[in-house]
Amino acid sequence: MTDVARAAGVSQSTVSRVFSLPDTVRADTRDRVLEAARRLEFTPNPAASALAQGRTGTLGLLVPNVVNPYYAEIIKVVQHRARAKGHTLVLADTGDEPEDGFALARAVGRQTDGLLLAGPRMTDAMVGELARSGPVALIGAEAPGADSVYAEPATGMRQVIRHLAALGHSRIVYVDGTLTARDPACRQPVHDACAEFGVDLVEQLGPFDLTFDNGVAAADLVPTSGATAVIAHNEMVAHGVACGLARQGRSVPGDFSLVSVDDTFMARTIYPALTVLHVPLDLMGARGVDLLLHRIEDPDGAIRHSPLPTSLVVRESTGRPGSVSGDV
Amino acid sequence: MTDVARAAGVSQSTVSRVFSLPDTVRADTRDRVLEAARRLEFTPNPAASALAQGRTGTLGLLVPNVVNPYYAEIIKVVQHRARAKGHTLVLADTGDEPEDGFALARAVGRQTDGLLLAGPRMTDAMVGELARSGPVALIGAEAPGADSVYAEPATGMRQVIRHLAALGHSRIVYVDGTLTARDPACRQPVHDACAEFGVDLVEQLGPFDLTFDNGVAAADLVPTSGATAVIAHNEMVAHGVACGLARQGRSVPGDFSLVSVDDTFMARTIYPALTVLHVPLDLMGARGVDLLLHRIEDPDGAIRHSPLPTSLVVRESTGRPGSVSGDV
DNA sequence: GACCACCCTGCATACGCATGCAGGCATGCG
DNA sequence: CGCATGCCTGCATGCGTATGCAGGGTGGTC
Repeated sequence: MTDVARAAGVSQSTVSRVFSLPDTVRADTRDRVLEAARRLEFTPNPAASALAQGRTGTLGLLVPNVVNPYYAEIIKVVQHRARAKGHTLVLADTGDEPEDGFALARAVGRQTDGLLLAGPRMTDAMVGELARSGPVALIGAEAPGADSVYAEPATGMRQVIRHLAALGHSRIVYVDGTLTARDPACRQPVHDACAEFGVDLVEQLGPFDLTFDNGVAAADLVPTSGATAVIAHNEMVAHGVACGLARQGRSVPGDFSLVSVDDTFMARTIYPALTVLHVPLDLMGARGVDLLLHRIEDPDGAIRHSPLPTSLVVRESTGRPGSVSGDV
Repeated sequence: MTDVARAAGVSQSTVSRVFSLPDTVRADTRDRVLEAARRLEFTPNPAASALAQGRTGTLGLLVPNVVNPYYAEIIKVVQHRARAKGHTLVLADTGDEPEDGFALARAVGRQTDGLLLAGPRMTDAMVGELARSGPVALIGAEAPGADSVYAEPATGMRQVIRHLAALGHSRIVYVDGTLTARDPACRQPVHDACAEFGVDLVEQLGPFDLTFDNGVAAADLVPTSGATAVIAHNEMVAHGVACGLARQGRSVPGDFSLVSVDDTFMARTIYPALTVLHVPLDLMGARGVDLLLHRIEDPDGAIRHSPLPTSLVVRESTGRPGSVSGDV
């Protein structure tokens, strides 16, 4: 930078200003500096800038599993939004262990301006602890101590149940896991809606995660449940259920209707395309970034929670109940 | 750090050494410093460290599309490997535009110790340019100017063809796109193997990318081709082909056999599970990181190319050819 | 008992940029 | 024409660590 200054016949501080506060430098001076910089192939050193400013221009994103399309789509949106706002993204895959996630979060938080936690497997206490030591925003989860954006499930789930009820389904299996406990409860709304529309609910909950294999396992129990429709809490399980049913020789939506939640690309890479409760992942990601940047600007502002509306997208996996034998 | 030094009764430089070169400090001194650091909740400032060392402890990873499971799996492995080696991962999603990717690469390269390019859509010249301005390693691609790790396709593709030929298929459709041109050519080996085993080859190549939708489109052309088996160059297209065929009322592997390449989790989240040419993505990712770290250590070392063996994994999507009408 | 070698620690400075402050200049107003 | 008001720019210093160098101390050796 000193070299550029010399080449342009100005001081180092002017060069610095050209790059960080262009408006404070007269146009012709600026051009002269930029020209010199171009000639010398100079680019500001981010590390030095970070040290001097106390800001890295970097955001951290923690996800439990990069490969899960739900998180993959969030990563994609977050990355683009962050970059659009002039920030770089540091990514970390935490796995399912709360302790690991917490430790990683501390480490990543240290070298970024703020932390985005997508579907964290942590306790409220851990999240609070992190939020106290730096800007934090939650995506697809909620906790008292930090900003958050997540899907508001009640209305959407009611739509799902109504859709199924209208098709003539009177008994439904609902597959959910407990590892998503931080996600605002979907279950109560499901209960309520079932009561409202006179639908019997069979819950298939477990301490399991919402994986493909658990979906296959769940599918094995469906035929004996007497239900004619299945709601899976994300596309991984939904695919598992679909494969499980196919393997049994059952057809969707002929024998069973299937509804998923999230609406990642996987909802359409299967035949029949899945009817889903669409969750606006793009908005969630973008909103998460905005919340975090806002918190970075104003560390002491009031905490904001941002529930986003979901919507029912009817595709091919739901239809009128067929003649299910309900084999023992 | 100065505070910690005072609290521990040592100098700032000793504290620095405790964190960066622990072995050069006597054990009891070290303990005293660590204790003081713990008490004051001190953690070294990465930005300052980066400035002083000229190293950020950060690697950049560029992928064309985060959501594609192929890249998602690479991201996951790379992230873990990098972290295991004491580095943090900066992620960037480039999209398909070479220019964008190049610009992003320059930007990310500036703030990291090295760059990992997974399936880059850039020209050799661009890659060379990047490699000249900093450590670079390619994953799943090859270019003269940079270290690289990629799948060696010839042997594997031959196995695939042999497998299909052995099942009795004598005419095969091969779906590939040109956007993966940087991937070491698979086509010649396919041609050769087909010749070797007396199989007719119908190529369905295009300037298109290997997306789900293009797979569906390809499926429409399959029945009229007279072929009884399809090879799709990745799981996205394979899913598209599978869905397209299902939509036509054709069954896999009853009417058509289907083989995919890569073996991401998607190969098994479909029924029937896909027979695939397995590409060791985990090894590729880890190797990529190792190559890059090596290059960072030794910027002038000889360039290394690392082809990895692939292997045929037979699942459910291939079988003996059925009675295909070949409807006009 | 003297000397040498080595280990550990402190001192001083560099890393590259940002920014508060003050001074120089031009413009506008009275 | 003199002075006030801004606009630009340069000066000096700070950001938090790392590290070459030198000095003090220790143990070992002859």
